[in-house]
Amino acid sequence: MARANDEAAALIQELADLLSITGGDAFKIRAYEKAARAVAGHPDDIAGLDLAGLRRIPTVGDAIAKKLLDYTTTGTIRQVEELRAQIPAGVRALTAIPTLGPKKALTLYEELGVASVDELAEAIGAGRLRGLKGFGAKTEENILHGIELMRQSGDRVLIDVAAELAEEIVAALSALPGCLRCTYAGSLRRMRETIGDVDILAAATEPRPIMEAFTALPFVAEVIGGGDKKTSVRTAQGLQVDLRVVPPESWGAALQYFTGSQAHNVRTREIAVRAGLKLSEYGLFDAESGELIVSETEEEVYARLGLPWIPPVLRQDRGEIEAARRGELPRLVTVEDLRGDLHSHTDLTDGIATLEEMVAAAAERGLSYYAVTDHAPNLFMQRMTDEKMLAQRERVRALQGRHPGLTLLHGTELNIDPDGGVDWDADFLAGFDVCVASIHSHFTQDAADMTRRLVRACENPHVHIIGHPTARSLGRRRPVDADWDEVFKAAARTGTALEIDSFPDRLDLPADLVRRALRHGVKFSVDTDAHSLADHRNIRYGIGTAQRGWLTPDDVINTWPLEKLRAFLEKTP
DNA sequence: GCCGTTTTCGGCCCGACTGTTTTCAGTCG
Repeated sequence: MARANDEAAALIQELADLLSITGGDAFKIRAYEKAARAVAGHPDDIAGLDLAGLRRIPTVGDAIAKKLLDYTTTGTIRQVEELRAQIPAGVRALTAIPTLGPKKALTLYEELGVASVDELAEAIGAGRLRGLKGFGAKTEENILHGIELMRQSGDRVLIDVAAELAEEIVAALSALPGCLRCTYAGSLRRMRETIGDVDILAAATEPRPIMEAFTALPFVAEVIGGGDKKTSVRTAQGLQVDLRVVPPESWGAALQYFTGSQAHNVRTREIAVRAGLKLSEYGLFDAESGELIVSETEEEVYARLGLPWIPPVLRQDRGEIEAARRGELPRLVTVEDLRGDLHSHTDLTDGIATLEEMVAAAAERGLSYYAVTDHAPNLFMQRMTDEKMLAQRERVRALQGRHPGLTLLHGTELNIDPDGGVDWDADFLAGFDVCVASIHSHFTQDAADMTRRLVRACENPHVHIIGHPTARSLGRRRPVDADWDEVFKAAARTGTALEIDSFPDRLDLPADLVRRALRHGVKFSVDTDAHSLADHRNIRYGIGTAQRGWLTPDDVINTWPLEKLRAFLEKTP
């Protein structure tokens, strides 16, 4: 169930967008944008807050609090309705076209009556933009190109696609003689779950050769633009890659700047201004004299702003600045903290590697325990039977000790049926070391039914972990609808862990829900759900999601020593 | 519209690049 917060945040953001089209005060627009983020990230459901409660949300003042109350009582915000009457939704949609912002969108609407992307394409075809002030031939061409791109490609890619491309580019540029440092920054360094464009940062005294080598890389399909400091290209599959080359002495400030997020950078620059400083990608300067203070490392930049270094995964302006000030940044869980993996498959069901191969891959990862959790019989296409499962258990027991230091656990991935039941009876379930239970069907139940279903699964004493809890598939299937706070309460109460599935198209539980669940005292299991040997490498994306949810090692049960984990799996409240 | 260890008023992050300009507005990140 979408929280009132999310819909209210969307309305406030829409208000900001519409005001930017009608030419509203830029600072007012920014205030709305900030408030929208704050509302989305606020732990309490705003549906239950009165005016004073709303007023306590940071960056929400009297005016926005009243608008939020307007929303929670009437379901909408009057000012948004008024602006919608003035500016058709299609005009706002125009600003999604690259190179076309609010000002041009308004001109097109007012001068030509263009109120949708289709109408704009038509108007260009009919030559109606000729002579329009500010719209030359090149602008026309850019808009057509932008519309084309928007139509043919969903604009964001999964994190593994972006990561692999970025690593290839970094390797290629790092090999150049004049390239002193090179890394990726932007949303990829922050480990966002999908990536809109890839940001590469390089340090060199002579930028030209780096830029030229970059545009000559084999996967570059189009050079979008380029100067001495910045070059942008598009890959054959439509992904934009920006390269910034900075002097080596600016490395730290540049890395901080290009990592973002933009909202986080706004905060750090505000802190700088208040301290009589100026922060840019070239360094932290004295505002008066213009004298450079620090720029070589991110740590120095943060330190001079009175902050500890903030991990990129937290840089979202979701409270990390305040936590840093108080010295309360979490010690984030890392891949190295993991002692085990509690969700994996073999070729007994839909995995493509044998039990022995998967176990060897686990040993290679340096794990001290590893659970094999093939699918249970109610996922009928997997043709699981009691006999096959018990025979696998024997094979697992026989493999025990094959890899010194690695303990094997025999488990299963159960199917949560529409009523919250699972595949086997209590006696059979008791034979497993660990049971993951997941939703694999009936994704469209309403929120009340889905909530009951998940709560009942948590209450099953033999269910230890809820696998990929929202069952979303990025770009393909929406998350199931549930009252997540109720589910989190049940998970915490019953000692049921929630999984963070590391598959790049799942990353489920998503980071924002992880953070909400954490507040309820939920424990998590960060797993690969590996179906092949290569899938073991996905663990870093699951860990990235856990980090974006502010998890520490203590919050993640598969960082625990085996004995402590076994006690948790007893599920005795 | 928000906010306060200079402020209840006057500030509010900064720079690169493009295209259409002849000095700058718009867009992007």
